[in-house]
Amino acid sequence: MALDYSQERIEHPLRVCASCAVRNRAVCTTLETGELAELASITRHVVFNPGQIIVAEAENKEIVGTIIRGVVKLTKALADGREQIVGLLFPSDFIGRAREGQSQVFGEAVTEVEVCMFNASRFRHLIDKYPSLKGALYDRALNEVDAAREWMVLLGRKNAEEKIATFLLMLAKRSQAQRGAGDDDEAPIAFSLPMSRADIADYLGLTIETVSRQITKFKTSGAIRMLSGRDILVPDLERLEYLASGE
Amino acid sequence: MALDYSQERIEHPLRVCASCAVRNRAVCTTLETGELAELASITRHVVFNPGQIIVAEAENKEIVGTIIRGVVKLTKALADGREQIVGLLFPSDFIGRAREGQSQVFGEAVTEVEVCMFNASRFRHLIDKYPSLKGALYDRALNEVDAAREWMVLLGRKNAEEKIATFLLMLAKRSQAQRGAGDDDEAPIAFSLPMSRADIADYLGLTIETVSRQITKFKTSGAIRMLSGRDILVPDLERLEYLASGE
DNA sequence: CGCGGTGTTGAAGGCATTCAATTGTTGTGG
DNA sequence: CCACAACAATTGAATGCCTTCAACACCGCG
Repeated sequence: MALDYSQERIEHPLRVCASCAVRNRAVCTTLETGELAELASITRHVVFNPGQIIVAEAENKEIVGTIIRGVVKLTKALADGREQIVGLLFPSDFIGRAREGQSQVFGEAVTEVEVCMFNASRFRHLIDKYPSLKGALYDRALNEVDAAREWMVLLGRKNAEEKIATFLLMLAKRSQAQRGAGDDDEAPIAFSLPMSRADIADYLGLTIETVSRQITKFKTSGAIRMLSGRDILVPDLERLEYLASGE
Repeated sequence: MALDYSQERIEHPLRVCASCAVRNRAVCTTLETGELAELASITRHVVFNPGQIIVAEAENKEIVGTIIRGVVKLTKALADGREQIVGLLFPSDFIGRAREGQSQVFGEAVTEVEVCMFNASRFRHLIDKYPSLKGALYDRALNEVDAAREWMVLLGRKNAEEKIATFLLMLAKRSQAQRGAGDDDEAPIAFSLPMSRADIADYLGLTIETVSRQITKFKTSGAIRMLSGRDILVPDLERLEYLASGE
């Protein structure tokens, strides 16, 4: 939970954009070549280890950038320690607050995470300079609102079985979307859980034990197959969709 | 639940801005006089009755505007009818999607609601024309993200007592914020519930009965006093804050 | 006065939690 | 390479909170 940057590794950003894995999905997609160079000049790549705090606005640890690799969890906590994950960030997602203001959300690396980090104040200048950039950020904010509201339905109205099914479905679809053109669309979907049972519980508003029990239930019912503790195989996506909302 | 506009009442918008109750709080606050006139020219005021659907993007009932008066609930539903309120809109709040795109959220008038409605496509032109307008909308979107995440903590991690206390606290603070300069700051806070028990339940991820029971508990414990079924008096705000998160 | 809608209250049951113990996994040093 | 510690995950049993089902009270209104 240390807030220092001791573990960061800095790399050269300038020539990286061309070969960037998320170049055509991140906010910088909207920028022209010249504009991109301008952004690249205020950029540096940083790698965080699992468990490291990336964003903690209340503690002045303010970061603005794009996730290149890994998974970040956004959490909010109550005074007595109860925690709720309010969002997950994946590669190409924007992290940080583009406009100033506190929000009491913590961002913590779940896996090893690589961030293409922008200088915050200069980035805010660029937002005002390039309307398309502001538009891209605005679109992302609207998508975040949608995602948050979708999750509110899950938290408020779904039972444990539906919650787990919805969570697995989300990961399965994400994995499916990343398939190449040559891959077999009919093949069972495989992916690995990016997080621990504790994190899943905090994401779904459940306890660790309930998460474990429900996963076991899916395993024995054949809805999923587990290759290891973290690697999951979904033989029938529709069956999972069926379980995810109401059956 | 009818989707027609039969009940709307149209008024003159052009001269209304100057005396508008939310003029200095709505998105249009950022606009200069000339720009405001341009916005006013694509504006008309519409009044909705309780229960009327205001926004249903999936059914092409797309509205963009500012709430002038009343309360709107934003809901999402599961296939089997379970419902979750994912947001409440109050006067000065922006309603609708400034940028195109579906989102399967319904907006329904809870009380009688007056909306300062903009022509959607023309409004989108104005957004591109005036960066400050886009910025104001962006800020609002970020605030919505914050509010949604705050509510995710409530839905996922708070128990019934804390949920009700948090809800009442929100209304109490809203009421307190609207006090004039001459009002007594020490006086107990009074407000009336804008919605039914069923709506409160859908907002908090509870059932009607649990809502009723918890309110009764607060009533008998003295945390609140009820003047009628809808009118509430909070003698001690701190006590409510105490109940709202963890006691 | 009766009716429909809304809200309250009671009793019983179920689902998720809590508490507790065991098993499995991972990484590290002997 | 194995033993061991530390952590993560599973499984069991009991409790409790919220829900469900049901009946009744309240209230505005024709």
